[in-house]
Order: sequence, then C-alpha cells, then structure tokens
Amino acid sequence: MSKRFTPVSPKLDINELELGVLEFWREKDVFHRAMSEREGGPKFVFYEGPPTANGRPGSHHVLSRAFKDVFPRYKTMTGHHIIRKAGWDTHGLPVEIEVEKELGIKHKSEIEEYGIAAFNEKCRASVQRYIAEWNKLTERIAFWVDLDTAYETYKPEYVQSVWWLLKQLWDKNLIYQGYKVVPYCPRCGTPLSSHEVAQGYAEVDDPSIYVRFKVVGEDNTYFLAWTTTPWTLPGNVALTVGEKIDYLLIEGRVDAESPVERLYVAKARFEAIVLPQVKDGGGYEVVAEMKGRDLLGKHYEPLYSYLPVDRDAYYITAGDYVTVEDGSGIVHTAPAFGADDLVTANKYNLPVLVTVNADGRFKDEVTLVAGMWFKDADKVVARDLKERGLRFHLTTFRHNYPHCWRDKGPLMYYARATWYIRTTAYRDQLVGLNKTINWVPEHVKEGRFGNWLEDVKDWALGRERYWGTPLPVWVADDPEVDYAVCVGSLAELSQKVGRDVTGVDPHRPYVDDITWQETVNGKKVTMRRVPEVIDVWFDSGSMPVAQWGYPQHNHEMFEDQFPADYICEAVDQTRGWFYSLHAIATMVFDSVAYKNVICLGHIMADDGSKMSKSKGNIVAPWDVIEKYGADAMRWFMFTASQPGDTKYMGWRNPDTQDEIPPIAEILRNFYLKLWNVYSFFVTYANLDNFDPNTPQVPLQKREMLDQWALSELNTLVDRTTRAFETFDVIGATRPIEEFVEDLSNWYLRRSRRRFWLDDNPQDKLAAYQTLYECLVTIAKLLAPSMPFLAEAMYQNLVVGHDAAAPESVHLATWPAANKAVINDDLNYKMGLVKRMVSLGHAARNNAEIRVRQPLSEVNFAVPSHEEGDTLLDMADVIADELNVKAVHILNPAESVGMVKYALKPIDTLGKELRGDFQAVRNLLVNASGEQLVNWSRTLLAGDAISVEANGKTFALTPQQVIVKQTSAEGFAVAEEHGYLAALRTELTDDLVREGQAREIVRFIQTLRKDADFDLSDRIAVTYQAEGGLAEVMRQFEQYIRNETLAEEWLSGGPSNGGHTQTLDVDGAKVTVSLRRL
RNA sequence: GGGAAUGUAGCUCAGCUGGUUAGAGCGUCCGCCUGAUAAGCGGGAGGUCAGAGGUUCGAGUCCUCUCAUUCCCA
Repeated sequence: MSKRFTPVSPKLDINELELGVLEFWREKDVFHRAMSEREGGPKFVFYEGPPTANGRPGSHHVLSRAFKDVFPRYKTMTGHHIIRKAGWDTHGLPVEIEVEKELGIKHKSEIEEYGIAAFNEKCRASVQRYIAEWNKLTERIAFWVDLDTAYETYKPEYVQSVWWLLKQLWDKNLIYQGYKVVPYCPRCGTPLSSHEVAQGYAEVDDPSIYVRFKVVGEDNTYFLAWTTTPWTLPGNVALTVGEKIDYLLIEGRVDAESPVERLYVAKARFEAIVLPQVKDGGGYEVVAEMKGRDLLGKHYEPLYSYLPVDRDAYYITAGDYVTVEDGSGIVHTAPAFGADDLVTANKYNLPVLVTVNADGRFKDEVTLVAGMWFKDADKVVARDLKERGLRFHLTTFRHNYPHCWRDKGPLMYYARATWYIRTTAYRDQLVGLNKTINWVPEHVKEGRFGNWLEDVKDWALGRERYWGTPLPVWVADDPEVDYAVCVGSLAELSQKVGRDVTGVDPHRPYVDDITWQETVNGKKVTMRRVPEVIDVWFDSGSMPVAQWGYPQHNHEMFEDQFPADYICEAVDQTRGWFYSLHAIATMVFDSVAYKNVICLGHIMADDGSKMSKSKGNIVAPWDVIEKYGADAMRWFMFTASQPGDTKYMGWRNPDTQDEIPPIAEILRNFYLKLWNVYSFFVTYANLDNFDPNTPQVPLQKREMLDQWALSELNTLVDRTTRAFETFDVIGATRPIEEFVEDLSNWYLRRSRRRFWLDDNPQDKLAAYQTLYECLVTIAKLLAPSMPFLAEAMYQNLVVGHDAAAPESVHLATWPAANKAVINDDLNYKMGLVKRMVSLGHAARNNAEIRVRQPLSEVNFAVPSHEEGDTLLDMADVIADELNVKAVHILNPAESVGMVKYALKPIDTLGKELRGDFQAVRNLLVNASGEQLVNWSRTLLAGDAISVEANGKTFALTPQQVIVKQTSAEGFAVAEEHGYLAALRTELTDDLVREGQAREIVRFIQTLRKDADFDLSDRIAVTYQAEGGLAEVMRQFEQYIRNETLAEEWLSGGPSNGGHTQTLDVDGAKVTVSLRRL
C-alpha cells in the first residue's frame, strides 16, 4: 500500500481535473454502482421532470439539474437506493412550430396537405436532434441520471399509460365536452397558444360603444352598457355588473330634442361618460343609488334575436372582473366571444350564441350581417343601433389587442367545443393533499400554488393539433346518438375493433383511421375518434405512471416508486408540471405525487433583465464550464441566493467573456483556498511520510487548535446533515465555505510551523491527523455539491491508504457528526480570540508598527472576567499571532487614561421600564466626567449602580447596562463593541534586534525562493554584516539557521559563489550569499 | 386587471419569534505579511434598510398604502 500521496500542485487546471474524474467514473462504472450497491437499502424516490428537447440547454438548465442531482447524491451516501430515471418531453406545439419552420409551412391546413404521418415523423426526428447535446451537458455537469433508460413521452407504452389514466378519469365521469374561449385566428382556422398570442400584440383603435338596453317593466328605463366589440352584440345574452360597485339611476335627456329617459350606470362613471354627452337643453339628475347586487336578475329586452334561445337569458348577472376604470360598469356579455363572458354563462347557465362561423364570417341566420367578416360588422351594428335609438355614444378606444403572428390579422376570442377534466370536483382534495407537501420556499405552498388550487378551474384538455397524445375518445358519428367511449389501451381498442391493433403507433393519423361499428339504442353507428390531441402537461403529469408503462408493465416498479420523495423545477412550473402531477395523482390515486419539492427562481442577466438572444446577454453553460469548471458553476447555483430567488449572472464584459464575477470569486475565495490547504497538506505529508493509518493521538493530547478545528468540523457535519435532511441547500453549502475559511486562515496559519519543526513528533502527528481528518471529511461533505473536487481529493487522500474504503467518494458513507468532539464552549472561546487578535492587528496598524517587529505586550479590556480568563488560556496563540512577548488583561484601574467610557442600556430594558426608559437612557448615554467613570468602574467590577429619573430611583445591574470602552488619544489601541486591545509600543534594544533578526530571516527565505530551492533543501550561508547587524547575526545565529535550514554558517566572506544579495535594515547593510548543499 | 415573490453598501448576499453602534464577501483606496505565494492579514471610505404613513419605550423586522423588478393568471 502506497504511503505517498500524489503531489498536488498549487496550480490547477480545473477542466483537466474534472475530465479526469469523468473518465474515472466511466471506467469504474461508478454511476451505476451508486444505484446497484444500494439495492436493499431504504428507498428515496426521485422524479425527473422531463425537459422538452426542443433547443439547446441553457444556464437555467444547469441550475435545475444541479439541484436535481445534489439530493440523490447525498441520499446515496446515507445508504438510500435511488432509481434516477431520465425522461424527455417530446410532444407539443413548440415541436410542431419548429418543424413548421423547417418545412416553411405557415398555415395549419398545409400540415394536412403535407400529410400528418409525415409531419409527425418530422416532429419525432426533431426532438432527437438535441438529445445528444443534452446528454453531453448532463454528463459534464455531473447530473447523474440514467439516460439509457430514459422515458420518452411519445413511446407507445408511455402513450398507453396516459390513455389508461384518462380512462380512469373517464370512468369517474370527470371528462366532459364543453366550450372554451380561445384566441383564434379565423384566417388560419386555428387557436393560438398563449406564447403565440404574446408575440402578436399591437396597438389598435377599436370602437367604444355605449348602448341602451331597455329594462323590462320599467318605463323608458335602460341599462347603459359598454363594449369595444360591437360585432359581438348579436351574441349578447346578459349584462354583468360588479356586486359591490355603486350604481346610479339617473333621469334626464341628452339634449332638448331627446325624450326623457332613465339610465342605470356606475356611479364612478357617471361624470366621465354621461355628462360630456349632454348638450344644450339636456341634463340628468340622480333618482336613486344602489349596489350592483341590487340589480341582479333584472331582465332587459334583447337587442337582437336571430338565434333561438332555449333557456332564461337577458338579465343582469354579477362578475368580479367588472371594474369602473373604463366603460359604464355594466358589461355586455357574449359567452361565445369572451373568456369572462363564458365563465359567467356557465355560472348562470346562460345560452351560448355562436353567431360567427369558424371561418370568421357571420352565420346566415344573423341576417343583419349574414356572411360578413366579423370585424366588418362593427360599423353595421353601430349604425343599426343608432337608427333604433339605442346607441348612446360611439367613440374610439386605443388599446393593445392580439393579432396573429402569422398573418397579422386581429384575433377573435372564440368559443370552441373542447374536452375538459372536471378538476373542480376535486378541489378540496387538491387543497388538502397540498397541505402535506413540503415546499421550498415555503410561501409557494399557500401562496402561488395554494391560491391556484383554491381557485382551480376545469382542465382544458383538448388541443386541435397533430403531434401529441391522441385523446382516446371515440364517438358515434350520428349526431342524434349521444354515445362515446374512452379507450385505455391498444389492447382494449383491439377488442372494440375486433382485430389486433396493438402494433399500431398510437398517434395521429393512425389512430384516426381506426373505427368500428356498433349498435346503440337500436341504431347502427360508426365510432370515430375525436380529432383532438391532449395538452402536453397531461403527458408530463402522467410520468409517475407512464415512465413505467403501468399498468401493462412494471407493476411493482410503479407501486414501489410512487409517490416521489423529491422533485425540483423552476417556479414557472407551478401551474405546469407541479400542478399536472398533483392533479393526476389526486384524482386517480387520492395521493400526493411528491412529498418534497424545490421551486427554483430564474437566472437573469446582471442588470436584472432577462437573458435573450437579441440583447446578447446570454450566458451559455459551456462557456462557463470551460472557464470555471462544473463544480464552481454548481456551487454558484447552490449558494448565490435562496433557491426560490432570482440569480444574477453575466459576463462582466459580454464581448470578451473575461469574467463572471460571482463565479470567479467562488473559485478564488473558496475552491482555490481549499485547494491550497489540500496542496499544503500533501506537500508536507509526503516530506514527513505521514501515514493516515498511524494510531490516532488522543484528542486530549492534541493542541487546543486541533481540538477546536475538530470541534468546528463536527459542528459543520451536524449542520450540513440537518440542512440536507430538510432540503435546505444553502444550509448545506455556505457553512462549508466558512469552515474552509477558518481552516485556512486560522487553523493552518496558526499551525504551519508544527508541520516543519521536528522537535515534537507527537504534536506534528496530531497536526497531520487533524488536518487529514478535516480534508477527508470536507471531501465527503462536498461530494453532493462539488462532485469532481470531492472525488479528486478523496481518491488521493483515502483510496490507496484505506483498504476498506469504497472506490469512490460517491459510494462512501456520509460522515456522522461525533457529538463528543463538539465543544461549543471552545468554539465560542476561539471566536473571541480571533476577534481580539484582529483588534490587536488593528492596533498595530494604527500605530504603524509592522508585525515583524516584536512588542513587549498586548493589553485587552473585555466586558467579563470569563472572557479575560479565556484570553489568558490562549495566550500562546495570541502572543505568536500578534508577535508580542506577553498578554495582559486590563483591570479598570489599570486602564486609566488609556480608555474612555460610554454607557448604554440594553434595549430590552425598555420592556421593564416602559415609559421611563427614554429618561434613564438619556441619563446614561449623556453621563460624563467623574460620574461616568464611577458608574463605569462600578459596573465593570460587577456591581449595580443606582440612577434617578422621573423622580424614581432605578437600580441597574451590569447585565442591564453595557459599558463601552474606547480608546483615548495617543495610545496604540483598537476598540469594538466594548472590547479593546492596547499595545505597548515602547521598543527596547532587544526587541529592535529581534525584529532585525526576523527581517534577515525573511530576506534569506526570499533568496531561497528566488534560487528555486526545495522546501527541504539544506543550505550554506556566507555573510558580511555592518555595525549593529553583525551583533544581530551573532546573537540570533541559531534562530536564523533553524528557520532557514542553514547547516553551514560563515561570517566575513562577501560571497560563497551562490546567490548573493544585500539587505538594508534600519540604515545598516548585510550581504548574504547562499548555496544549496 | 388579479395573485405571488423580491427590493438592506458600487456588486452579491446575512440579519431568528421587533431589542447593543444594521453585518459579511467582492470591488475600491491605504498599510502589512510572506517556508500555502496565480495566496494571506489589517484598516479607511461607502447605507434616509425602495418610498410614505401607522403601532410601540423601541421598527430593517409588525400593519396600511405607494413605487420598481420578475413570474403566473386574465
């Protein structure tokens, strides 16, 4: 077994390191073993939310994939068995659009001309195109997910599982056909998706018309209603008001010629819309005032009655979408042409009058505008109403209105018959089960997601498209026969058809061609599939079932792997995947689909804007990885901000891509800092042939610094473990940064000499063992988050030294915190020492005395005796760090003249004193002179003082009043929060000479380095010194020779033929020449 | 239009149930150290805690309103 560690250069090629680790994982098949070696262990279920492989992966995908990876890695180390099945979302409109572009197709009809079979074949090929690139990035960022067994939503088994789920819903009578108002382009004959609509907004002028609706049973009385789409008025079935809005009934006339009339109008709009129309001889006055709810149910005479109406209509309804910001507060309602309108219609069971055909032209029955293009009807209707005296006012209204991104024509909001899932029937269960889910961040649970569930709408399932899971509903082709069936698999379909169709691709157009004959109520009908495919979100929400092809395949797998312990996606999936998973699991299995979920924020450019191609501020993941490595990028994702918060990332100079400051900082401040410690350890461990298997020096026999480092280490293990257990990624990562900082800049800095001095072998061994344990443990703690660096360190430090150790850190066991080693008291004390040392440095700085110059003593003033004792306990460390000969604690008497006092009551005193607090506070804060000194000393001595305020006497204890001690002029002191360090700056000749000796040591060390000598090279020194320096060289000969490994030491000669240089110390010169032995 | 989140130093973030003089890192300037050296240490400058009201002995923290940014829905 090798006793040596592979040398670690402080210089580091991160990409080389990471690619090497990737190669190692491949060679040893570590990923698959991380799954197989845990079989039989407790299970941890992870679901991969399938990305649509419809473009190149971006930085935000690194974010989600890093988060998806970190918990399975952690759970593997805690012994859990995790199946990490990958998945791809393959259906949907974005894929179709990509293919349309590729084929140069602009209209939906062209797809059918091209052929659905060939078109879908193109779609299938399109998604494969990017998968290779996704796979490459997935591997490079060390997202361990099983790509070989990935589920793909277009596969026949997957589609049939989706069918099976739909059948379950169908059998519960949860699937029905209804109307849905969609943005619709009548020229293209197709509804548009929301992101298509978003592309086509344009500012246009539309008519703004106020219309009189005659109230039934009230003479000369009208509702004054408003619309910007007069062409929809023939479809009117109701007028909608806001229940809580104030309305007026007014009486009067517009001008002298007009008849007197009464109008209902929103109080807030009376002045804005009625009064400006009043001309000479006209005028209105208020007759009555009422709330909207008082108007409900009042009927009016329809403007038009071209289409038959089979139920009650033409009355006042309520809707919370009504406002008084524009219009009259009374909204014309045509359910076929507005989403809000349709909601109201469903609520009141109003008829839906479809006056316009799908080609955008009016139906023949609507004789006024029969056959007319819908938009052209605006003018005709407006003129008709004017002629009938029903038009109150017509103007134009400028607003943003959506247009078709293909042909630029205005869209029509249009009710289409489509299929729904009755999710509203499960609202209580959806809400109830959500309460059991652990959301990170927590506010999503009750907020964004909870609100959505409280207000859940029926799920519009159907899509009039081609590349998607076909809705497996077959209906009788005779409109007289109301009969439909849902088919749960191809096998079931085979039974219906009477031949084996299990080999048929369950996509359009193949399933469209499958029909069968049946006799229903004595009538012979042909069963044909409905034309729709389903919403792709249903595909993705089906994955817990469909990834296994359940129930036709893998019965046990599904049951074992449902629900998930953990899923993770960005916040935009709240209404997407998070919802579709939850809805399907709730309705079909009466269960949650996931127990823990992290909902990530987005990544944005530095200036807070979105990354977009046109702005040129996109940060491509490969550029980041090549510059900084995957570990640093992952670490950024974990630590930059809370998981749910936005992360800002951008090249400081996008053109040169020179630096991404936050990631560069991670590298410098954390990664390289740790690497340096690691490199230091390996360098010296090899020099000393350190063997990790040497029996451990007992903790009590190690130095305080060792005990402290191990105490902090185990505290860290404990914190990190608890954080991972509660899905707190920041809590599992940021503290490691703090520990590495402590390890590097306190433990190692204070311990360095122990690694090269030879006078105390056991102490040296203790130092090695301590540092070794820290590094190995850090490697394990970092394994989930920085898998590459962790592996590299583990391979070098552990594998080959411990025959029993697993071959990879990712197969290793998560460290357990050793509670016996955790010493909170020691942790606190060391914190105090670090603070006081920092103050000491500050004092030196104030006095402009360099650290190399020894001083006789440092004096500390601290608020409590215990703290003073702590500092004395650690006097060695402090003296060495501050380069002073002695450490003293000042008592109040000694600090006279060095210290100024100030008093401040602790703020919680306010709780007791209430109204007297301010008076007491002022008394203390403004105290001065002798009284201030007396009070301060009394308190510092631990006694209570008594003060008078508001005619009362208060006894105040040292616990209630803080004594702040600050520096007086003229002393080398530094103070912070009542803690004070004061340096005696007086220099004796001895101190001066010692300082000069240290200067000479540093000078020789620099020479050694310039000469490129190894750390352990012994040297010969020849020197020539002037004046006092000759004395220094003699007096400190042993010290200097020890420090510089000078085995030969000769005074007088100018040079020994080696490296020679002259140093000027305080005006005297010394020339030193050195040679390697 | 509705809902949700965010807003603390030039930048990135801490700040628990209200309680010492609101902190840290980076950047910047000054100084120091150097047997980890493509590191390290100390200090200075830099904050109306987005704004306005309110509750309280006391508000970055609680309440109300407003503004900005982002996401979702309409």
